[in-house]
Amino acid sequence: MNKKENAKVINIASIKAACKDCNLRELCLPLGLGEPDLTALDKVIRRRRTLRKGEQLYRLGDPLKSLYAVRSGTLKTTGLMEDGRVQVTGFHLAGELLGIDAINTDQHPCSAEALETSEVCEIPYIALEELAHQVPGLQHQLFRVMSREIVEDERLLMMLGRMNAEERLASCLLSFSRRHERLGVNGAAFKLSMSRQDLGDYLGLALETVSRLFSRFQEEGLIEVQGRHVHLRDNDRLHAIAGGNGNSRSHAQRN
Amino acid sequence: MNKKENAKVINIASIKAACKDCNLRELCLPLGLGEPDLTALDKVIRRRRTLRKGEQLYRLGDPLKSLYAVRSGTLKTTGLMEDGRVQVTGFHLAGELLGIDAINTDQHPCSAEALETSEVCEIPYIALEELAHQVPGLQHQLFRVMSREIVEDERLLMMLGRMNAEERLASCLLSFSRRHERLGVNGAAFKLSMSRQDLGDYLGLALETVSRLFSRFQEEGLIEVQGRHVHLRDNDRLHAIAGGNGNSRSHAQRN
DNA sequence: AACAGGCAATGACGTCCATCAATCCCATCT
DNA sequence: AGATGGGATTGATGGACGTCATTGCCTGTT
Repeated sequence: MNKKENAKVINIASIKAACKDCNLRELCLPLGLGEPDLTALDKVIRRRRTLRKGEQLYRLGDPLKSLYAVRSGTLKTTGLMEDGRVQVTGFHLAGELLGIDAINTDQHPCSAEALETSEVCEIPYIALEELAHQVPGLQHQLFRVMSREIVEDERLLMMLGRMNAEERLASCLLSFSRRHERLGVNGAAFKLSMSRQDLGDYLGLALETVSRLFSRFQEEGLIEVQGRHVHLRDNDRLHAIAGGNGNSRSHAQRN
Repeated sequence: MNKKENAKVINIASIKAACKDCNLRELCLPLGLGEPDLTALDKVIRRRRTLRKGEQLYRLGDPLKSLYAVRSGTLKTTGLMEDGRVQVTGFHLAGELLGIDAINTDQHPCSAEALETSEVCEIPYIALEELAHQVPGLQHQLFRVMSREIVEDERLLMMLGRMNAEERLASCLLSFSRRHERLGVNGAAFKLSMSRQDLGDYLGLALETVSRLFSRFQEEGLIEVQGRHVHLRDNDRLHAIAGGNGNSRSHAQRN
């Protein structure tokens, strides 16, 4: 398709779209809000911003100005060690909120980068907090979203601390599948927007290990892989592996 | 000192103590609140609860009723895999808030257990949310505290995903040190309230590895250990190790 | 077409840490 | 004091995964 025209169409659409006619309404901050509150929220949301692949939304150390809701595309957030080691702390799909970890110190403790062309809604934080004060439903939803972020991080903690490589990848693939379904897309077949390196940095593995695992999963009939295209073939077995009932020896020896 | 009398004194003190004369005022939810708001918060906080070592504050799957502020002692929160593997998601000292990960689904996704005799303030969640709506300062502080929890989890993610064993322990010890200082206690020497197993479950290591590391750190003059008593002897080198500049070969090979 | 360059797949090898197992220490109770 | 039991230490061994290196694939550019 023609790129220039396509870009123009997206722009026009994005300028007009407001929370109240956004298809992500039920997955994002507006959840549970009524008509008048939605209008108020729309007034607070400053603008849509489009990021190209590789572009950064904010950088580690940047002062907190806004939170961002992902409207389309995917972003990753990455923490950095002094010596350059990277930990991806999350992949963020449409409907998810970015930047809440900056509220604590008014500084972003990690960077956010688009993995593909992505759109985000910018929500100035001061205004959001102010509005949350006036709209209890919004306050409630904000608490929930922040809590969800914590739960998500805890799931990842479990993966990194207590799962082996194959359990981590199985778990990760199933998570992607679930989230795609939540967005109304087919959860069994999807395209990964991140590189093997990114996946490794997320799962605490070397990219080679991730690559080998993809191959092995394919050999074992769990999935089909073709570069970044993944097709889940045996959800039951994937679940068994992710839950710790893979064919490898059990780790549980606590009486 | 006489244990019985001491216990009695603490009890009497704790019954009377309210947020407005709590010495943790500046570390906990009341931060930034004025006199009248503090009184309102005190009305919401239902009661003090004392937990003995090993007692559980809530269990995985319990419905969310209250959040808890640690007043004294230490608790751990643990996630559980189906096959019994444990991940400690945090150690919680005085002034820290527990249970916010339950807001998302109104169910606790992990269990909380006292590592020593501990006191917590119970804060019914519904009432807290209601009050936060009326008191902007409280709402603000709640957002901050939740955000801090996320940052804390992200730090741990970095540890589990990208640090080796010695870096994890050094980092962990320094974190304890910092938090003790925040409480006005000497940060260089403290008593661990958790077992080696707990530390291992937190750091994603086997308890034997933790034990060996303690011994090695001692040999190298970084710390002194005597069971659960730890004395930090060389903060600079500990920092160097925790930051990834230990004597082990550098991990950074990203150009 | 041919080329370049980034990403992915695969192999060989080494190492860090888990596992298994045997003491050892220490606090508590009788 | 002696007994008891949970925690901690220490050693030996093996395996999972990181590291290094090569080759292959795919996309976009000239």
